[in-house]
Amino acid sequence: MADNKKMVEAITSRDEDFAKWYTDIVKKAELADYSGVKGCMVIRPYGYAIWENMQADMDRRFKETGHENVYMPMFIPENLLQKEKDHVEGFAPECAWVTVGGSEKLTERLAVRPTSETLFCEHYAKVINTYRDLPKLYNQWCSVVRWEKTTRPFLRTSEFLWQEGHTMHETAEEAQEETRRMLQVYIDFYKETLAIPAVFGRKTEKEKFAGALETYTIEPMMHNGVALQGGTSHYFGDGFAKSFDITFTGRDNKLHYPHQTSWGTSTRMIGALIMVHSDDDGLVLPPKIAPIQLAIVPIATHKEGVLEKAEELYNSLKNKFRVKLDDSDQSPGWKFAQYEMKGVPIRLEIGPKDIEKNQCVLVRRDTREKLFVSLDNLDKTISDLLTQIHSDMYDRAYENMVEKTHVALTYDDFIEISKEKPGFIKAMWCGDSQCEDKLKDVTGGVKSRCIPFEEEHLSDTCVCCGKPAKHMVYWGKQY
RNA sequence: CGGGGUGUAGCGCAGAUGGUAGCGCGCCUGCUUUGGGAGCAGGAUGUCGGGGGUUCAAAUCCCUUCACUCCGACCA
Repeated sequence: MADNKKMVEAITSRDEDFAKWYTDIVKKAELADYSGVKGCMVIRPYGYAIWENMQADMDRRFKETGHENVYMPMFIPENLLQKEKDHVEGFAPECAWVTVGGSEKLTERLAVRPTSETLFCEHYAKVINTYRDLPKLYNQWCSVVRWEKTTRPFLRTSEFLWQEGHTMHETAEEAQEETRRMLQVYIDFYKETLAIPAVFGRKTEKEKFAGALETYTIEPMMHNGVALQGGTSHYFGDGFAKSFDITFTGRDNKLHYPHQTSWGTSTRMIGALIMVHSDDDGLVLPPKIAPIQLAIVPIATHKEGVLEKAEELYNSLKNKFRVKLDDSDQSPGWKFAQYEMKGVPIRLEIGPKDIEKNQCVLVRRDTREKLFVSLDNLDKTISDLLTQIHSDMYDRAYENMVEKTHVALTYDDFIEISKEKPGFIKAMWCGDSQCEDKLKDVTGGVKSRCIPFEEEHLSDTCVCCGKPAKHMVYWGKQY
């Protein structure tokens, strides 16, 4: 193995200090930087390119399921935000308010949107009149602001980029179906694009979104066993519709309230990418969203023919993959380290010895495996390798999740596992939020993650109170 | 919001009992190098976070303020 001393110095070891390791990756891979605005970050070109790739992939999935993009204002008048009681209680504490415009004090203060349910509702009240106007399937890409007390790059910042889908349906069934459909879109996206496995299911009453009847969630596990709420999909029933007086004339010629959903994911997913896949040498990116999928490093560029060959390879591959040819005068070793730090899935080395043999060297970022391959059919070789890398990354993350998922049958089990084994705990639950509170208190933060769609029957009684169990729940600490 | 930590060159840091700012990396120039963060020679870069005070003299002492960060609590 190579001498990695410098890199070990540069990045804190993951096992030594996970939090510091995380911020080191963010900085060294040039994903983001701190800004002069409290709690806000600068997303740098490399980080933003990852987000753009995520956006493109998700946006395609949204369009395929019939959704349209719109844009709503970033300001919400106070009276609008207050129309739905639970909603305002949930969000008012972390709102940023605009009270002055230019030099004039506003007569009504404006919240900078923490989420846009209320704005969508105001608009829907105007444009929905008949069942023929339904469903309305809107999505918005924007940023939102939540005045957080503690912030961390990508995981929790005062302003963050996200998408929020807001839909209206004729019937409760349709809306519930939409809620589940969009959760599935997220699950597929995590698996097929980010190579991240997750548990998913329904949130308990206590963990639901403010104003929702049901909240569904996808909960990937980070490498250290801590969960990250990776995306949520909410079913609102007709609660907001009633508060905002959204009605339509139905097929029965009577007035009805439409049924509503919303669903969202954010730049937090970039945090998940880091914490699920990356290692002590830097970022490891799944090929589908890597801004650079293949970095070509020519060796001994002063030797005749090397640079020409590298350019030839670049030109033959650039239309099939996101390729970077690095012909800068940095040393090869520097370039190797650089692209590893940035998580580029494959490095291609081409030097005089290779050219003689009509071959090149491919090095996998995820396993560091070195492959000597023929230049014939190189695009096929690379394409297959990228597919393999994705699938291996998923498998490793899946194994980590399985390894760090434990079953607790008794209260003592639960406490012991939560103290000694990081990860998810599967345990039965009576349905009472008091048990959730108690478990969280005694374990120092283990909360219910979700009730999976496919529950296992582990035992008959609640792991906390011993009363008859209603559900199997995944539990764990979260970011 | 509670408890800790840190602000000095682009980054990481050193600067005792006050004396007018330095190291490593990076950056620029040139030559030599090139299969795991290259070598030599030369060069540029600072309102010492801000404000106030003590002093002949403050990066250093005092007061005050701001920011960032880590660990909790709260939330996506």
